[in-house]
This record gives sequence, structure tokens and C-alpha cells, in this order.
Amino acid sequence: MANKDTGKKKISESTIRRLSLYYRALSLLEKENYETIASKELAKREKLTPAQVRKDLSFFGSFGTRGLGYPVTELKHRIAKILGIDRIWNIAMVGVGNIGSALVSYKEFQRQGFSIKLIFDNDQRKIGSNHKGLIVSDIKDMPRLLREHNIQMVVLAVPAIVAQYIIDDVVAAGIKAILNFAPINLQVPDDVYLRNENMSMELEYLSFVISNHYKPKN
Amino acid sequence: MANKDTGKKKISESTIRRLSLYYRALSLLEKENYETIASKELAKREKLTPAQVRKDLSFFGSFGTRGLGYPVTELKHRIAKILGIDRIWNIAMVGVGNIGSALVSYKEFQRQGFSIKLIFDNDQRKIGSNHKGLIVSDIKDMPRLLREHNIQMVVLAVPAIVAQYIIDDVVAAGIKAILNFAPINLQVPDDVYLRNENMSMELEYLSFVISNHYKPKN
DNA sequence: TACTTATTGTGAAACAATTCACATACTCTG
DNA sequence: CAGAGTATGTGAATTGTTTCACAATAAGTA
Ligand SMILES: NC(=O)c1ccc[n+]([C@@H]2O[C@H](COP(=O)([O-])OP(=O)(O)OC[C@H]3O[C@@H](n4cnc5c(N)ncnc54)[C@H](O)[C@@H]3O)[C@@H](O)[C@H]2O)c1
Ligand SMILES: NC(=O)c1ccc[n+]([C@@H]2O[C@H](COP(=O)([O-])OP(=O)(O)OC[C@H]3O[C@@H](n4cnc5c(N)ncnc54)[C@H](O)[C@@H]3O)[C@@H](O)[C@H]2O)c1
Repeated sequence: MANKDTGKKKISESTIRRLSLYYRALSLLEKENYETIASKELAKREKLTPAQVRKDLSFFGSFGTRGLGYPVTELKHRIAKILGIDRIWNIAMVGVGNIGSALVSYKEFQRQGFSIKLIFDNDQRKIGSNHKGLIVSDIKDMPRLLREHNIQMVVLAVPAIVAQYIIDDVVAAGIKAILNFAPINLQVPDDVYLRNENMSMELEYLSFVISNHYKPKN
Repeated sequence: MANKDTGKKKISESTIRRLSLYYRALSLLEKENYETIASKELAKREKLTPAQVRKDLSFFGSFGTRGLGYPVTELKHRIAKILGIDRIWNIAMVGVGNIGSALVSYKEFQRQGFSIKLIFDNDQRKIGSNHKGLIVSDIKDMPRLLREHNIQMVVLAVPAIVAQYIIDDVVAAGIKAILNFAPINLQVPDDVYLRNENMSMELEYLSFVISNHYKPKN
């Protein structure tokens, strides 16, 4: 039971998000030449509790050594495997405006295995132009190109008004994972996973916190 | 007890985030000329349950009419007041690179009351240049300018390596709310609220979901 | 090998968030 | 203005998440 992937237990979203934090911390620890790390220290670095770290990891197996801690490099690889980032994902960016261009220029994604392979727009002035070595394709060719280039994830950075229209095409092309920046609630079938990045919401949260002298726990 | 702001009850982060969703939905409903909205319909639009909507709102008062629902425009204003977005916030952007420029160019923030008043960089080629009507200031002048322009929130879009160094100055200038884009865990005093926007984490979450054929509940 | 020390892995307890369910109170219609 | 219908507001029940606390077990030492 121990090591079997997502056996049957319900893994919460917060656990998965914390795995990303652990992964980042472990990458750093590796650079600092740590060989092992105790839940206590890992927790301290990510402002969590040791029990939380151990519980999170225990959902996926038993990776540590009692009395010693967790082997840094091995745990990092195990988490990469769990998160599915021990591979390269082919990504397409739709909309090469302010935010789309910024993301395409961001080298770190590539380095983390999120490889932007195609970029789309409907603006004739942009189509055919070069962005960091990628040629902007016509949105009309998207359905065909997504399949031909074996794209697995799509990032939507288009105006809200056209986002539903475009996501319908993306879904029709068989894409199952989408990250959307448009501030609108998009409809997708049950088997497609859509995640929304909403920067206004973050600012609004900050606004609430300082307006109400509210102290969140973290 | 009903109407008193954050009286003593503990408001959860999820409730506050949902208020942002309600606000957006209400803005739309207003455009569609709805006068009232039932928790059932509001919930449907944001993929939540009616009970959740009612419970969330009930923490802040009693805004609806039994048998009828909530008055759209009034509720929108009430939520704006709760979130503290019934005003203009003065914001400074630090780092005018890929992501910083994208955010500065985004008109919607201004329209929502998040008004970027100052932008900073340390690159001599950028300092003095014009970005959407704003002149890039030298980071060296940041402490003075933040105070002079009565800035309340700072957005950090600088390389991770310098982020802690810069945030220390931001904190020293008396800023209490910071939105950080650098993928690093920054240290701030207890009375400063720091929020991290981590796009890699979102991609990693998508990676987990499709790698594990995992179906999150929403 | 036996003992000390450290830290994991995990049920159980505590705490937190969501959903249920219904009394309450308002609207609408005739 | 009475009765039917509808939808809020909220304690209570349920479900989910975090923390506690400790038995188990490995390392290091002599
Ligand atoms: N820029 C930001 O900082 C920011 C912040 C938060 C959210 N957003 C959201 O991200 C999205 C993009 O924002 P932006 O600032 O980059 O806008 P933008 O206008 O700069 O870019 C949008 C791009 O999409 C392209 N486009 C429009 N219709 C299209 C279609 N039918 N098919 C293909 N491409 C199409 C446009 O040509 C343009 O290049 C918007 O929904 C915006 O609300 C942006
Ligand atoms: N671009 C993206 O899509 C993206 C995505 C996720 C996270 N991030 C993060 O956001 C941050 C910015 O990313 P970017 O792509 O815009 O990088 P960038 O290099 O394009 O921009 C960084 C800017 O910060 C400025 N800067 C550097 N040191 C400074 C200092 N000491 N004081 C003031 N300004 C300074 C640079 O001159 C530059 O203009 C990074 O931490 C990055 O990891 C970016």
C-alpha cells in the first residue's frame, strides 16, 4: 500500500500545492549540499509544521529514515515523479499580448520542463513574427497544430470576451489541462482540468487584509 | 452584531477569495440588468453551493430579502466595502521586466481602483524611460518616493536573487501589503502581509492532475 | 551487541470548512 | 389582505484538514 501512486486515499489540493513548495525547497537544499533534511527544518523553511510535512509525504509513501530525515536528492526526484514534472510537457500559449509575451519570454518554465512549443494569435500584425525563437501561428490553425505538435497543456492569455470561444476549440482538440488568465468563469467538460490565475483576486485579498487589519494565520 | 465589520468571528481565506468571485459575478449581473439575484443562481454562476454563498455573506451581515434574493447593485457595493475596493489604492511596481511591464500595461487594474503610481528598476537603460505614461524611477529613490506618493501596496517583479534585499527596503518604507512574483520564500515582519503569485505552481498542479488522472472536486 | 538519541510514520484528537435542513420572513397574486 | 410560494439566515450535522503524541525504527557509539 505504501508506495502505490494515489492509491485510493483522497489527496487534498493543499497537499499538492505544498508538494510544489517542498520541491522548490529541496532543489535549494541540494544546491546547498544537504544530503538529508528533517521534516522540522523543511517545515521551517516553508513556514509549515513538521507534522504537516510528514503527513503530506506519507500519502505517497514512506521516503524518510527514522532518526535521520529525508534524503534530499531522492525525495526531490520522488516528488517530481508524483507531480509529473519528471518529464517535458508541451505547451501552447494562446494570445501573445502583454501577459502572453511575458510568459513566453520567461526562460524558467522551459528549464522546469514546461516547454512552450507553439504560440497563437489572431492579429495579422503578430502572426508570422518571431517571439524568442517561436513564430506566432494563426489561431485558425490551432486545432490542427495542437494535435500535430502533441501539445498537452494550453495557457490562455486572450481577452475575456473571446476566451470561451477559444477554449471550446482547445477542448475540441483534446487538451485536458488549461491555465487561464482571463478574468472570467469558463465552461469546460468534466474531464478537462481548468485552472484560473486571477491577479486581481490577489490584489483584492491584500486590500481586504489591510482594510480590516486582518491577520491571516500564515 | 449582524452588520459590524469582521466583528470577532474568524473569516477564512476561502471566504474572502469567494467574495472576489461574487463581486465579479455581481458586476456582470448588473450589466445584464438584474435587480436581484438568488443565492441559487449566484452559486450556479460561480460553481458553488447556494448554502456556501449565503453562509459567506452572513459573516458580514444580512443583505438579502427572504423570498426574493439579494439586491445586485447594493450587494456589489457592500462587498466592495468589505474587500476595501470602494476606494483607490496607490501601488508601486518594482522591476519593469517581462512581467512588470505586462502588469503596468494592464488597464483593468486601474479601472478596478488598483492604480500603479510609481515604477522602479535599477537598469540605467530603463530608468527615465516612459511606460504607459509612467517614468521609470531609480530603485535608489524608492524609500523616499514610496512615502512621498503615499503608496499602500507594492508589487515585486524582480529576479528572485534580489527580492529579499528589495523587500527589506519596501518594508522599511512602511508598506504593509506586498504581492510578490519571484519564486522564493521572502521574510517579512508579522505586521506585513505578503502574498505570493507562483505560476510554476499552477503548472505543476495541472501536471499532477493530468499525470494522475486525478479529478479535483470543483 | 546493547544502549542512546533522533526523527519518522501514523492513528486519534482537535480544529476548520462546508453542507444540511428548516424556521423565518418577505413577495406576489387574486 | 390572506394564502401560496420562495429564498434567506443560521444552528447543527457532516465532512475535511491539521495537529498531536507516541510507538517504531534507524543511526551512531562504545
Ligand atoms: N496583462 C496583465 O497584467 C493581466 C493581468 C491579469 C489578467 N490579465 C488577463 O489576461 C488576458 C490577456 O491580457 P493582456 O494584457 O495580455 O491583453 P492583450 O490585449 O495585450 O493581449 C491579448 C492578445 O490576445 C490576442 N487575441 C485577441 N483575440 C484573439 C483571438 N480570437 N484568437 C487569438 N488571439 C486573440 C490579441 O491579438 C492580443 O495579442 C486578458 O484576459 C486579461 O484580462 C492580464
Ligand atoms: N516572466 C514571467 O512570466 C514570470 C513568471 C513567473 C515568475 N516570474 C518571476 O517574476 C520576476 C520577474 O520576472 P521577469 O521575467 O519579468 O524578469 P526580467 O528579468 O524580465 O525583469 C526583472 C526586472 O527587474 C529589474 N531588476 C533587477 N534587479 C533589480 C534591483 N536590484 N532593483 C530594481 N530592479 C531590479 C531588472 O532590471 C528587470 O527589469 C522573477 O522573479 C521571475 O522569476 C516571471
